[in-house]
Amino acid sequence: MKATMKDVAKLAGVGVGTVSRVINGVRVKDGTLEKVNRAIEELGYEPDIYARGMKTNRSNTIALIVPTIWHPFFSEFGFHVEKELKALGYKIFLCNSTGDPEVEDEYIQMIKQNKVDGIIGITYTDIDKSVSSDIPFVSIDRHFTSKVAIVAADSKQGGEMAFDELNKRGCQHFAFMGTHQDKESETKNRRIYFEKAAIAAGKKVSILDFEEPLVDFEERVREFFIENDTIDGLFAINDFFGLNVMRELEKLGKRVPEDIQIIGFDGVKLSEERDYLMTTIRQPLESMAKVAVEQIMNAINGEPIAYKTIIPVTFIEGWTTIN
Amino acid sequence: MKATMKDVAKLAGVGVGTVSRVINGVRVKDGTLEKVNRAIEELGYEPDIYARGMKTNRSNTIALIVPTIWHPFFSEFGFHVEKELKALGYKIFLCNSTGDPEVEDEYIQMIKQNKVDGIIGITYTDIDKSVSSDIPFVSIDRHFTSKVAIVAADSKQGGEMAFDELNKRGCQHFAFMGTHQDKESETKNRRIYFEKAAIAAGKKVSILDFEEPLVDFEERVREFFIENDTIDGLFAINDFFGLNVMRELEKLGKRVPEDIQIIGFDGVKLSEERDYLMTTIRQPLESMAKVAVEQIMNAINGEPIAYKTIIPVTFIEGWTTIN
DNA sequence: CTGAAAGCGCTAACAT
DNA sequence: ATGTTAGCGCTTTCAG
Repeated sequence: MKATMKDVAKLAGVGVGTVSRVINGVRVKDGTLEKVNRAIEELGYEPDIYARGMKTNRSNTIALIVPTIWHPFFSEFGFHVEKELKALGYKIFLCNSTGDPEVEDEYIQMIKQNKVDGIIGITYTDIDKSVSSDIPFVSIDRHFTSKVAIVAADSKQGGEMAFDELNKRGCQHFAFMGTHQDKESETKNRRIYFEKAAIAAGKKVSILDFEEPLVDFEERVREFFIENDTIDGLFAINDFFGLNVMRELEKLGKRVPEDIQIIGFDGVKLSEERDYLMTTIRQPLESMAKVAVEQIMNAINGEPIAYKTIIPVTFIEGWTTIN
Repeated sequence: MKATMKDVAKLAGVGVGTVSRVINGVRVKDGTLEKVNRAIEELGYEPDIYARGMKTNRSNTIALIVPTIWHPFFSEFGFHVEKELKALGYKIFLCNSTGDPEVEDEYIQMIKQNKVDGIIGITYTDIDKSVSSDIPFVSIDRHFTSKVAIVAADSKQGGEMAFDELNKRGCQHFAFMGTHQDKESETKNRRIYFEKAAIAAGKKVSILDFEEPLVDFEERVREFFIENDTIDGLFAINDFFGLNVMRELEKLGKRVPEDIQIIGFDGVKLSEERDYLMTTIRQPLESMAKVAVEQIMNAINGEPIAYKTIIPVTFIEGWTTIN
């Protein structure tokens, strides 16, 4: 039978209140402390988090909502979030929303029932409608109208940087390729500021921006490159997209980076110790995770939160650019 | 203020017991059911899982322990486990052990305190010592002396398959490269049965098996290939290891697959919709997740469990072999 | 500084 | 079939 607080109290010859104090680090007389600790040790007592949660209405749990943990971008982010949270004694309840609003709703329900203290979420559905505004929410990359905190990588800087680096490497005809959603997210700025920078520099820039979900990807990419045969500098909305485009380029007989240089976005890696997949603008996932955790803690503790935190990106040189 | 069961009972004009029955799907009179449901609706009542857990001593939570979710193998596995568990109404508490026994111990403590109903773990430390045998545990790949269930991919079949496929493609001098731990895990069989098959076929086979952690990787790999210049068929203990070896091979001026064909193990993908990285023996992660969840459920419900489940692997043809 | 006692919201056993 | 009631193990007043 598992030992309870009462058992400890009896063995130590003190009241349960005192045991509770010891567990929670409230000062008690040294002698008492020792007696209690000895009893705890002897009985192998472990506090019951559920009983505590019932009193305190806290769970020390944060829900992490991602479309799918089976994607290096999210799994790296999850890894960092988990690390930060663990250091603070928080547990993480993992939710793969699959981007499906229904699934998200189910999670929201679970979250409410489980006294989850806060949510860190990467989601592009109208989740804010379902999550009652009383549970702290930190959103990654996506803007919400309500007052949820957002943390994102600096897409403006990233877009400009992509242009600069390509330009610096002698490209003349620029292209942006990607997808977009109609939700207001930071992601959009990748294209916008890349394009702006190119125009400001008086360079030719062509755009192929897909609606989601993608249809006729291969065909449209081919057409695009045939129509714009002189493209020699490509900025892809993310690394995976860039990789997919490269596959088509290969079929078209174009060589990377000799004929066309490519910069991706995200800075995805297969795992901590492996290389980046291509030249890319890296999102500082570790910092983003840190800030997200910081903000969620602020919100939980009723401290003021930063409504929006934008974190600088970095340029990572890989094999898809020259030099 | 959040509505409680008492509120619902009062509004519906019934006793709390009845509300509890409705919540838990126990049959009540149709009229009563309707009254209660209406009250629940009206008050936006959500059951308090913590209060329930306190009575039932169950949390409907499974801990998933992996070295790091930031690795496509574990994140894919986690993805499938989460999916299965969610369908059963279970939550998942994610633990990145980083392979560090101390971290694992901390998690075990959290797990105990949080009434976690069971653990699914991929771990190579002596975790079984700390996890009191009363909490159901399903281990992936690793054997334990105690009676925890294990589920693993068929490494014997995989090893033999790797040989067969390489042999079929005309290789004459075979090699296995990898790492090993002294823990008793299925992984060992990858090498053992590959080697056996080669010997049985009267083929030359060379082995480079590193201790963990790896030291002098690059140097030793180079030496190995220089000493064994005729190797034309390589079986790598896993895909990442294979990729690393390939990098060295490139420096040595060997071409893959023209000079040397390579088969990996795991069948790691960057994400659901992307290709495998190389020719490989794929571990059926989805089935493994299914079985793991099945077994943990059996254990939780006191039903008999299969001590050991070995699941067949499949050969995936990629660009690192010919044909 | 510490003991006693009141509940947190729920389930389950017991009545009816 | 349903109302009533006794705790689950803890935190937190309230006294002392």
